[in-house]
Amino acid sequence: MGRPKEFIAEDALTQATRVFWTKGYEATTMVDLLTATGLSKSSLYETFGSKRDLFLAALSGYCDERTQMMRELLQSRATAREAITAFFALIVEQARQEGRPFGCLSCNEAAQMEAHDTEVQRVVARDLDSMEAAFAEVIDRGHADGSIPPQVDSRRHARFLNTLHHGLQLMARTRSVDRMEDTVAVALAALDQADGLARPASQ
Amino acid sequence: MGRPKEFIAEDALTQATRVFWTKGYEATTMVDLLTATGLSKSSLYETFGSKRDLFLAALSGYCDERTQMMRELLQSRATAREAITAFFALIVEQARQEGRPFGCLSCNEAAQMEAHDTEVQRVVARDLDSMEAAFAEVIDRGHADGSIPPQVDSRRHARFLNTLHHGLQLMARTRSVDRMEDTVAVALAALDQADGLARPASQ
DNA sequence: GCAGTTATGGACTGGGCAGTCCAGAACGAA
DNA sequence: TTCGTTCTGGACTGCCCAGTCCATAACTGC
Repeated sequence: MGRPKEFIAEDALTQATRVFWTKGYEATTMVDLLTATGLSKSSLYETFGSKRDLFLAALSGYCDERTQMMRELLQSRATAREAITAFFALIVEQARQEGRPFGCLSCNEAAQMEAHDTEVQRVVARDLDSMEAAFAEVIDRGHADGSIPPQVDSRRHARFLNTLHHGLQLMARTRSVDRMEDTVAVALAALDQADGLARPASQ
Repeated sequence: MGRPKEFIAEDALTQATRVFWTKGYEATTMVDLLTATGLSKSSLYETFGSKRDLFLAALSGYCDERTQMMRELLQSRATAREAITAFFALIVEQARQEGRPFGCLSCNEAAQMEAHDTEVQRVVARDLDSMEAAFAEVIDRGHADGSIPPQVDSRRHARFLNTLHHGLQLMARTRSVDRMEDTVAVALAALDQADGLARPASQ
């Protein structure tokens, strides 16, 4: 069966993901990726195709993992309200971790992806959709378990929380953990307000 | 006095800013900048120094202009509450405009700036600070004119609105204007809630 | 119209980039 | 041990990039 591989593709992908996450797609060079993964050029090209293919694989994998983690976390608490609190606490907590790249790969790339790059846009859009859906589901659960007032519209608030999450990840990128904390405190309070939909908002 | 310049530096900077805004620093080439500004290579290097210097000038100029526009807008309405509404309506409106680059240059660069790039970080941090200050001031004005409940803490809510703004600009980048609208509606409602600070939030 | 000064166009350079390719290494099978 | 297969290291390529440089153009003052 020929010479066996000297690396595990999955591990290499994880390392490559960290590089893209830290530096962004454009600023990342193949040398960066070779160093981080420890692969030889041939192995990397043989396994992943090209820098761009590798990036798309990294981005997709990152999004899938994050979505799954998020769904699990959101279902792991007694009430939906607690689950949402826990989720945002985790986001803040992650921003504090030393070894972890700052911000969120998907959010970062959303900010720098080219207008005509439909492939990256599709992955990012999918990520946006699935996070919004996860937020909407947990809010609905909150309606059922009584932890979130019924007047809180699930779609609207899901979009709100989603946008807020992206803002938080940008703040994480700038290392503004204090700002993140204050933001989360205010945002969570909005979930407990009953009259959020009653007033004729500005649209 | 020698041969006169055939261009206006200010205009060239405006054009260059649009390119960086659209493509991001890394993805922008000198050819892009030469084409957009119409300058010759010598003139561009003579006037702005280097690609990086030009970028820093573009970013600073963008931030200054945006901050000034924001302050003027926030002071142009009868009440602070109306001013904040108008500001976010403008952000959504801008996201709709066809000819305008998507999102916000400062927000985009915040997402892709390198960890060791202290110069860009400083400009972005300054922008973050001045926007937060502007939000805090308008909230204080709202306390005075009665349009914002006194329980709404100005610093906390300023940070909240600032983070939200960054999230909105990311959504603009992904062309999700619907999401922006829903987000703004929810966020503005939070400003009218009196008990936002009374509850022991998650921190 | 001449001298001095400044701006311009474009050829040029060196470096770094993504990606290719092949000789040989490292196995499994018989 | 030998053969077939698969993987690996690294030399190599060609391209595009930011930045330099200089001959010449375009002007002002005298």
